[in-house]
Amino acid sequence: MAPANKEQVMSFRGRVWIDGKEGTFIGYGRVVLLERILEHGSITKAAKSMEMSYRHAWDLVDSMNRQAGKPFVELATGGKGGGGAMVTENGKKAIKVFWRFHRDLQAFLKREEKRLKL
Amino acid sequence: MAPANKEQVMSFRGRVWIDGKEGTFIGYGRVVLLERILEHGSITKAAKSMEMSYRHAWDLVDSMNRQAGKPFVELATGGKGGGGAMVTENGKKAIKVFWRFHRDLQAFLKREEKRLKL
DNA sequence: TGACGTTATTCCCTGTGATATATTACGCTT
DNA sequence: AAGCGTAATATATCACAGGGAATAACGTCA
Repeated sequence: MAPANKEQVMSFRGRVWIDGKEGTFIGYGRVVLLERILEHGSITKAAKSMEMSYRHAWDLVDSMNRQAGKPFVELATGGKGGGGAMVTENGKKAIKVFWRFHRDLQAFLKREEKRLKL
Repeated sequence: MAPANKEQVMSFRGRVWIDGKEGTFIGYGRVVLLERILEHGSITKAAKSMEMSYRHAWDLVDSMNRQAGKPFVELATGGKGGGGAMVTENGKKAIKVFWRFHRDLQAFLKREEKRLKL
């Protein structure tokens, strides 16, 4: 019979993000939003696809664009289809860097859980 | 002349905590609270010392005690001085484990910032 | 038995962050 | 010139976490 390992229902959790001049610059939600914009071509559709209000989505995009040296998203108002949103090369790079950061964190958490485990 | 390294005002940030059966179990605020209780011997004084409401502090202590196998804090109502709060050995261990976890995260963040830096 | 200081618990109230709603601006297309 | 779908912006509404106040319960000590 196994020694009934106490109650190991504990899990080591964590979050990471990148701060800029105005506070949060790149985080989980923002990167998912960027990917949805990449997929749908508009803030409106991207926001709907992840059950986020348009206003919130627009604020996030605006915040990123203001803090980035070169914008992550190019916005077009009016025109064919009423306008739209396009993720720039710079934005795509940010997505890659963040996911790498995020993946590294998951590995870190696994290691810590093994090492400490209370 | 140095090559004017764009605007490197970005910093890699993160938070860690430990989840239990009911959600958050141990986190930064909770550990600081434990230390203050250790120092002052009562929830009331500990809460005041960190500008936290008694109610909130009590909730946190209760949450930790319910989720821990053996309580982190022993509470006494009535008696000499009206009662008080004592951090148990188990609680002290939790403090140590969390600070280790937290310090490791800081090191992790430094490494990542060097490696990725966007 | 009364006083004391703390834990324990309830109720109300407010600030605030988010959502929802509405309106305007925009520029291509027909 | 009208229509379309989007961006951009302002206003109103809602939800809820958190604080504050108030009260009861508790057990030792004088």
